Amino acid sequence: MEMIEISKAEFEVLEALWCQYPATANEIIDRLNRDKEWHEKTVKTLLNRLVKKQAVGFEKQQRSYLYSPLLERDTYTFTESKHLIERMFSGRISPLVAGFAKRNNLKKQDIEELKSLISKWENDHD
Amino acid sequence: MEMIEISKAEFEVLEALWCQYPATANEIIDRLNRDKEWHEKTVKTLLNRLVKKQAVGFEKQQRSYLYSPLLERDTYTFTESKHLIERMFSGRISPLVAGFAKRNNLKKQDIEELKSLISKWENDHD
DNA sequence: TTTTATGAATTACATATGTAATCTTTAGGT
DNA sequence: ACCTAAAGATTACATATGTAATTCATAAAA
Repeated sequence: MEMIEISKAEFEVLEALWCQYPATANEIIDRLNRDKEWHEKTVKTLLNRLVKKQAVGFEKQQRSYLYSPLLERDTYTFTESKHLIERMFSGRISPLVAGFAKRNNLKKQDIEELKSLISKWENDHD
Repeated sequence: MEMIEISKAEFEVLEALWCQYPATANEIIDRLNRDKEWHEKTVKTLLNRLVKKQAVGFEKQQRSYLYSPLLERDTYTFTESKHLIERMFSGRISPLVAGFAKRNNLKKQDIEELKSLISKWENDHD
């Protein structure tokens, strides 16, 4: 329950790090610049803030550092989703899915995956 | 696709308004103070910001105003959920549900609701 | 060894956000 | 008609965030 607050921009940096780590600042910058156009300095700032927030750690490697995430992507995305669902749907997940269904935002594949999740859940719960 | 950015605090004010409108500032303040403890001035500021962002409108009523939301709750929560799901799950909804399942955050009722949504979807799609 | 270039640390600065206090206007009370 | 209290408008101020530029330290080049 560390409840680290991570901004949108910081999250993107974390994504680049989760994708493969440990990684140097430059590697992270390169990964990010494949999609977006962020100034090197900007990324460094975000990395620093993530370190301050204890979302990222590093170990010295000669002149540069090797950064690693201190929280798992899975853990973080779950926590964030849960908060959003608590704030907007009283913690219930189906209203969210219902919104997607209502607006035709579900594809066949989504339905199949959900069905599979449900079977698995039912199997696990006796 | 107006893409109005609404902060967490602003969202709570909107909630109080969605719950019943049109409403005066005082009514909104009273509703909010049933749960939390926000200063009257704070709520007024948030209301003002929502008006500036065109998320809330009002019509003069003697000295005080009658406020009304300019966007539907349903629309807003869908947009927000969609953005989160795009950012963290590449737009796919099942990884989110999977996270809930994995961490034992689904109750029987959730499963039932999901199953019902799925049947409905399948019915609607030929 | 002196210079330089590069990585990290610090500082910058505008806008957003949380949280109010103060100012202005005017409906209501006396 | 005048004063006051309450509603909205404006201003305030600290922290967060997006987006960098500047400074400092030092390994690498000359």
